[in-house]
Amino acid sequence: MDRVDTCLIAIRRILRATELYSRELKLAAGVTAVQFRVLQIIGERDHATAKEISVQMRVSQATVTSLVDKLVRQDLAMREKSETDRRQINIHITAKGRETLAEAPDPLQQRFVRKFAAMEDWEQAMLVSSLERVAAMLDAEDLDASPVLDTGDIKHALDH
Amino acid sequence: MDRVDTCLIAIRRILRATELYSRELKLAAGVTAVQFRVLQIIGERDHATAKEISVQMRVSQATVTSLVDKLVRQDLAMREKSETDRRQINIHITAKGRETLAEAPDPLQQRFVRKFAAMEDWEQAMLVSSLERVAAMLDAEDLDASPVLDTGDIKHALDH
DNA sequence: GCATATATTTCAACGTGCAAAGCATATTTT
DNA sequence: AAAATATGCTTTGCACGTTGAAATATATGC
Repeated sequence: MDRVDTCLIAIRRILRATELYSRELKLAAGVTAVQFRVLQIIGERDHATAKEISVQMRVSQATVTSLVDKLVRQDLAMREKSETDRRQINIHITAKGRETLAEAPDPLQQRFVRKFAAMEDWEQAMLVSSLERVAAMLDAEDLDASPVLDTGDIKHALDH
Repeated sequence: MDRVDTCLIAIRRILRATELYSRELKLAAGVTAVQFRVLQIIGERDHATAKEISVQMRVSQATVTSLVDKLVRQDLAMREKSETDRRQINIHITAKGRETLAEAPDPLQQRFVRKFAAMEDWEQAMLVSSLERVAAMLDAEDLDASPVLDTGDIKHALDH
């Protein structure tokens, strides 16, 4: 019983960490974690459509629109009609957006990645299997991934 | 690298599961996960003040007020002025609230608890330490627990 | 040309969360 | 006891993320 408690509390802490990170980020960089995630996506491949973003983040297109609105309003992103398919609108990052991306304070994932990289091989393996186990335990059965906490930036984090 | 990916994806899945659970719950029970958590708290100890709830859930009192408003509006909770300190307002659960509590569809935690209970001892131990490790890795350093996913109902879940 | 697909945005609504201001009541100081 | 201060709660007003439905524009197939 005590163990279950400990597990659930740990999960709470994980959730809590993502929350706190979002606020921290907003203060420091002017964007929330979710907005930052959009910035990352359009930063990785120098243009993306709303649809693509919505698929990758698993939110509706309407959500993406409002998110992008905010980035545009802060001059971190730009919209531009596609030449090839004029229904589409290519969203890309601005110079200021790249700055924000670069100067963002230690994103949650990077924090994780750094510490993970420092672990022993067997420890890493254990962590992986445990996390997967927990995820499987919580998953109703189905539906995979989620919004904010994402994977895209791992390469950067490890690249230097 | 692959391992980091796997970890982050697992964490995403955990987050996602809590999201999905909240929607499922709302459809089935008419309350969201957060509101349900309030219900659990006032159900455990047959009266609580707004302050207590806010401390336990780590949200502001204002938030608690609005949460309780919703429960009261649905006749799941009641407010009553304290006799001893008339600044205080005791919030307690109604019969209907208890029903909701009892009939809530397999809360996330119970799902977890059932499967956890079925695990081998060593597996449980491993899971505990892994989760704690991850939580520690994500924690900036500081601040402990979080709102929604809580612990209070474990006893019930294990009691039968 | 017309019907249907797709891409996006707009709109209205909800739930969560907070800070600040206000109100009522306790407690402490003087 | 009166005044100052602290505490507990609600109200108000705002920000954010999220969505479904309706509206608009454009593509594509026939």
